[in-house]
Amino acid sequence: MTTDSCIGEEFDELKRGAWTVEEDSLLIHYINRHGDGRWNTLAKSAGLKRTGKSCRLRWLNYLKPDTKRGNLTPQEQLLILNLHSKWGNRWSKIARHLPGRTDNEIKNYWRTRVQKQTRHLKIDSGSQRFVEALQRFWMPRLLEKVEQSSSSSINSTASTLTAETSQNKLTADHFQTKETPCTCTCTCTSSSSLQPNIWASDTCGKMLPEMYGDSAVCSLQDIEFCYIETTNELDLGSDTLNFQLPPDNDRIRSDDMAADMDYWNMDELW
DNA sequence: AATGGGAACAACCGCCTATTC
DNA sequence: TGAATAGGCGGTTGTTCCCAT
Repeated sequence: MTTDSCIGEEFDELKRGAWTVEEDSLLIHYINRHGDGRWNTLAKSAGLKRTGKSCRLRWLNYLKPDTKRGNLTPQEQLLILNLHSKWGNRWSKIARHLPGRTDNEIKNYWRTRVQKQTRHLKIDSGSQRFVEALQRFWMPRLLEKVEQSSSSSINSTASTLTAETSQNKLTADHFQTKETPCTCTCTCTSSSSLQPNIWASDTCGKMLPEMYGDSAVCSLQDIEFCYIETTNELDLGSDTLNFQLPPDNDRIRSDDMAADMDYWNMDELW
């Protein structure tokens, strides 16, 4: 197949390697005028001596306006671990649930950060032991960071969690249910005319598309914790997120979560 | 100050599927 | 219907930067 492996003399003219500012500018301006897609044609029309594939990758991974730069937040890391435990190396699928993040970025994170730790601990990243380490130690530790970074006041034993949102996120504490599935209710009251979107996931990486919208009820199975974040900024003073957990007597606490923490010595790793 | 090693990330490659003609 | 092409995906490689020695 010669999809984008251009043949003949054109091949010699194709540029590879790092993109220059001028090339970026050409690509951005062309897409702003004509839109993306038809990448091979686009590359030629824009005057870029690159393959269509290269242009597409550059645009999606780096130049696209809503692309987030910088370190992954603890929330994002947590979600990646969740989703990877469910879907494996389905990077693009995982990336679709992290707005602004690319599959490439997530893949790099996994390889450099997560797999580094599996090497350090001398465990196979595909092993049950690794999955257990993720779910029992790394995720709770990340969750702690999430909670520390949020000024929301969470009472994990309350059946209703309410946060005056100084940030646009609300995190419920660890809990496990005696009965599955259980029902959580999430509502968001926004003073702005623009209603926020809400999403949530459980530790198994189950995403809840039915949670999109300003109010939703969802059924979850095997919950250890639930995480809710609005995808747009709320009014810091007046907006409210409410997260209704299952009744307290339907939940069990996972207090023995960190029994073996010393063994893993996670502080050295994250 | 030089340099070697490792981490992080950008970019490429090859394969596969979807779409178009 | 089948060939050609385009696009998407996961794996891999190359480059740059930082830090320890």
